[in-house]
Amino acid sequence: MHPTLSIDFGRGGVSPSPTTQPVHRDLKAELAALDQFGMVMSLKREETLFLEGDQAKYYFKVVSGAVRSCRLLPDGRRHIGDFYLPGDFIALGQSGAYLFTAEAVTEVTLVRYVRNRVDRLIGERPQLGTCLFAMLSEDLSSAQKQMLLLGRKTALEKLASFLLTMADREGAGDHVGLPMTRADIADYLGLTIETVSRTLSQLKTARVIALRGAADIHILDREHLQELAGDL
Amino acid sequence: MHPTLSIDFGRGGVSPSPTTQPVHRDLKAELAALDQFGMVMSLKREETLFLEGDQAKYYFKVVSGAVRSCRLLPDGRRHIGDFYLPGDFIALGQSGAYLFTAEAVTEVTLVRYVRNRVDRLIGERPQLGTCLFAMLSEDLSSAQKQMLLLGRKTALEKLASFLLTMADREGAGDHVGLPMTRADIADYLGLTIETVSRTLSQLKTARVIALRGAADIHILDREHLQELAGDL
DNA sequence: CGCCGCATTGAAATTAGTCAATACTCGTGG
DNA sequence: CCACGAGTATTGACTAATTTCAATGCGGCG
Repeated sequence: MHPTLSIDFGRGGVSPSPTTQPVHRDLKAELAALDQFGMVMSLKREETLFLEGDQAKYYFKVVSGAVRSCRLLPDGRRHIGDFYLPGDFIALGQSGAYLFTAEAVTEVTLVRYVRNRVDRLIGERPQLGTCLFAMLSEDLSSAQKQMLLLGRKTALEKLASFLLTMADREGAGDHVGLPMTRADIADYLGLTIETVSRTLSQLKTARVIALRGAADIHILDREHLQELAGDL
Repeated sequence: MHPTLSIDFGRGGVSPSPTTQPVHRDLKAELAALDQFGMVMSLKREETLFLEGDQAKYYFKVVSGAVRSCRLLPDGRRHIGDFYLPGDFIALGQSGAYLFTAEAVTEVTLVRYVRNRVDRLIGERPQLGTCLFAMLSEDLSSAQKQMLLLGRKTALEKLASFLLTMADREGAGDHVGLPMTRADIADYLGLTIETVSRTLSQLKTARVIALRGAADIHILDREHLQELAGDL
């Protein structure tokens, strides 16, 4: 049942993204200790990993593909809390019931860890606890950045920030290969599909980005994009 | 220097608020262990507790009064991440530099803990680490709720949610004594002062709430308010 | 009693949303 | 290999919610 292969951490081990999650580099060894409990699994596009309210038995780590977390309002309005890319952990710190639904954005491979076992392991290796604590802090930090974005930024600023963040997380320089649809982006940024589309067109017209197909974006003028994003 | 008085936890020991922070009840004993490091301090209205980017040497706990956390965009737009009321901890999980500025909303009394010492104590008492981890999880959970609010709720839904949350946190039944100004509320909910004011007037006209002075609100029809808030 | 700051209310402007039509893309099958 | 079709994305015209700008009102404190 346990995978014999060693799962690599830190977004594939290639091109570090120092600004976003330094934790992954520094505490790689601690996280590796988790591997003994990891079980590899995969999901097809749009499949559900878990539902809000489910008993939170597992943590997950994304190996390849992308996952989204979402919450719904009674009338169907949806909000996406985050996208999880290779190297990211899902559902850290959720004891009891999961706080959101997690779904596969693309075909995705994950490692699944039994929460109980991880918690027990922390007892033996306090460093691991520190590491998870640090990752949870990162999550909180990015949630705070996202609140600023949602509460106070314009559509243009939201898209500019989003593209820069995605480029950074993918670690592929000025190329952004968006795994998610416009609807996903809209629900992540608190906009509509149409506004996302219009705003991207606007950035294209201004020659700040180039679109080679809806999911294949190149940042042409990063400086300008950063200016538009608004936050230092 | 150390206070000999025992600082009480859990929002003054009176009227628990079971929905918001169950942690405070369950792990009171663990938190009490922190007291030996606590130093009492106080701030006057509008004074700064710490600035975004400052070296994060301390954690804080609010004893009385209220604190807000905020972030600014270069052009001055402000977002308030959270309000901290008696019993709440500030800056948990912020290692290195503080991620936001913290300011006194009212005259406020706090207990200040040196981070290093707390971290060392966690080494001896792993339960305390678990407790802080749980509190951090709570923070993340409420941040996620707030993102849904900011991204997908209307002004009316935002205010309804806000009033219910504040009533719950204050634990004073259907009375809400708002310590902050309309500007603070606006920056917390991603609205303008005017929209906050108009929306409260609207709730007053609909006899869902009563305003006895701008800061003194009574919930007259809680059920209706919950309906307006939108989330279960 | 009279400020001064904060809150409320009104009218106009603006951003983003809604509704609707058209265009693209990619995967499938002729 | 090309044509088709379904789902997705783009674009346009119009509408609605919230912001902005501008007065006016209220209340606590000196």
